[in-house]
Amino acid sequence: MNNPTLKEIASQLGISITTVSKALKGYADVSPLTKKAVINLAKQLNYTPNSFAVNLRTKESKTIGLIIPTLVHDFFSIVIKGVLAEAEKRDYLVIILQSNEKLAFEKKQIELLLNKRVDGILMSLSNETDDFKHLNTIISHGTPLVLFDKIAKLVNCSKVSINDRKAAYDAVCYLINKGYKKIAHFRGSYTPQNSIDRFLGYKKALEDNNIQYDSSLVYLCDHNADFQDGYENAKKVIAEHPEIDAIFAITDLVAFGIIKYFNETGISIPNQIAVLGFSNWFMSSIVTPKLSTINQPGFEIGKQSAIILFDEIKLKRHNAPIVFKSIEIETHIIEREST
Amino acid sequence: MNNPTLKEIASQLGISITTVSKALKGYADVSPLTKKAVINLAKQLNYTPNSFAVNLRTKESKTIGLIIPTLVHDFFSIVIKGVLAEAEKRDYLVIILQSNEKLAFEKKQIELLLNKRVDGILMSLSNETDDFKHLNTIISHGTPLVLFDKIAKLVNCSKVSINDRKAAYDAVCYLINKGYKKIAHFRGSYTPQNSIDRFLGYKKALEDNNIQYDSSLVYLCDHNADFQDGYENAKKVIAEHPEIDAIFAITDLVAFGIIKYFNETGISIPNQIAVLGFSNWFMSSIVTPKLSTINQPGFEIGKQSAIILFDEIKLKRHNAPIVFKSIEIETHIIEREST
DNA sequence: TTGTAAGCGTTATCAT
DNA sequence: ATGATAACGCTTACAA
Repeated sequence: MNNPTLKEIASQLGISITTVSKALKGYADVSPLTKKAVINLAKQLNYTPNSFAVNLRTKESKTIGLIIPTLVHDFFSIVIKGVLAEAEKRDYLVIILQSNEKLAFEKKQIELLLNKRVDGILMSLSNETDDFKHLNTIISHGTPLVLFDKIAKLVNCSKVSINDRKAAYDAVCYLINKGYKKIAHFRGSYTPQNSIDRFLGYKKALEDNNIQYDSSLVYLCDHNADFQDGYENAKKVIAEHPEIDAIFAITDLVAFGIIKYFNETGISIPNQIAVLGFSNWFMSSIVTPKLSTINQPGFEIGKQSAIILFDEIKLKRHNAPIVFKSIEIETHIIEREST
Repeated sequence: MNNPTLKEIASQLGISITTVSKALKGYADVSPLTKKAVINLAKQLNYTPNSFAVNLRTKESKTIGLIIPTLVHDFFSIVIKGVLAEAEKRDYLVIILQSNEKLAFEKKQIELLLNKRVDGILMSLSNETDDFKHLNTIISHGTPLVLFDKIAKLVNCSKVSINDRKAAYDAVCYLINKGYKKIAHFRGSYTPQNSIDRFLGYKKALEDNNIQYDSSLVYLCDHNADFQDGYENAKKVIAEHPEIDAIFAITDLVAFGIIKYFNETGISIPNQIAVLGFSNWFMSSIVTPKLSTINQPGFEIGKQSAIILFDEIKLKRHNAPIVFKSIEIETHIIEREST
């Protein structure tokens, strides 16, 4: 119920608090005898250091913050897993917050974490985020920050992501090589860098293969690229451009919407129209037809981000200079039945 | 970079720390003039109270811990959303930890949270958990604990769950009413209460409808009830009991495995064999055929659990007696194409 | 080898 | 209305 303190151990043993503290922390200048006594009593009383006091003294919380756009999401939940795995190794705890894809929330969450004085922050930006003052607040506050997945290239901190542009480029080249010629793109909203990059990759691939880029074949997913976006845009594209033979979707979830609509309306995948997703959600191998997609190694992204963050936290503690890193995790195409 | 303190404000204003503290906390015994001066300077310096010091003084962390078996999981990620929503309202932060369905991890995570002196703990037990000493540690430590979803009926604390037994009973009755007679059950492992309860509901429904319970129609999902479990058991049941006309699966994920196998082998759902899931995962309405299932309101479960926990934290702070609650959230059958 | 004392930044009690 | 002082529990120079 009430936690024992160094003071209690000290008084029970008739020695000073200092000696108890030293004994428990394995300092050399404690006689083996007292050391043993202290450790025994501590164990017996079930002593654990009061983290509040330790935090206050050391100015470290052994806690990091993680802000993600949304939790109920295959990719992000796997990222979290990767982060937790690294945190665990270092006895760090992770406070998880959602931005719900809203800039306003994102700002608020940052404030909460900064007030809590977490040792570092890991975050993936919301789709709305188009200015970065709040991120600079973190930086000027001296709190290490690592951006992952949905990053802002202009912000001066470490970043972990995939090369969305290249991944999309390769994906569309792959479609072209398979013989598809009239390829639509269901793109994400205009602010997130990865949405922009995937679009640019798509466009470049067409151009490099001498296919005229046609902006009317690009459909916007403005519901945060969800299932509904895919479904609605599939309906639209069929009405407006029945001649297309493939769709490259910004993410698997959108692709699932497309598949649903095509299955309902009897459009055959991939014979009539091929569908290519992005991210390799768990469900991609289960839907009918199984979705071809690009893997986006969430665990690795979470893991690497955390490793970099913990490195920077350590460097900062030692007042060592920090060199920001920008890491790109490799991706590849997973060919299934939909292309 | 370096955070301003009460001391700094006090010295800049030439008044005492006490007065600054009082002014900032809106105490009545501060003159309006000094109050205004303090607040202005605080704002200007961007003062935020040092949470470490506050924690130490108040013995509260304004943080709760959440331990779940696994993060990459439709149901649990929605639960988290519900918890975060309530925490946010109260300016509480949430530390999330996974047990990975392992008792050993569960114990470790509890220790971490207790050492961190969180104000309360929310948890869903791992499938392995079959003794509850570690839970009693939390309780005897005086930290409020609320169990949700995978609960232990014997542990003396508040609980939030669905009535798994009734839900399963209703589900199987529904199948029987639709004319299915030879109903197999793919059950979860033997320890989790909800796995036991769903099985008991299944059995009771058969008996109440004068259908002989046949233990050979019950298949164990021992991979934590995942996709593979469904797939493998589907294969097995077809080999051993081709005469069945329906399967009641412990969870949608298992049902997806069944559907996959049946789709691959040309077994028609629901004509040849019906499939009923549990939990209403997002994907259930997307797979082909769309899966009939039971909704399991994760958001509500998370929300209610958090509300109860925060209530208990408050009561404890006021040294008021705590009466444990056991709440059951309503469920219902969602009929789609697979039954 | 052991202990004293100051300090981390806040809050609460009690004087003034 | 304001402030001095102690206390929360720990760490760490610095003495002894």
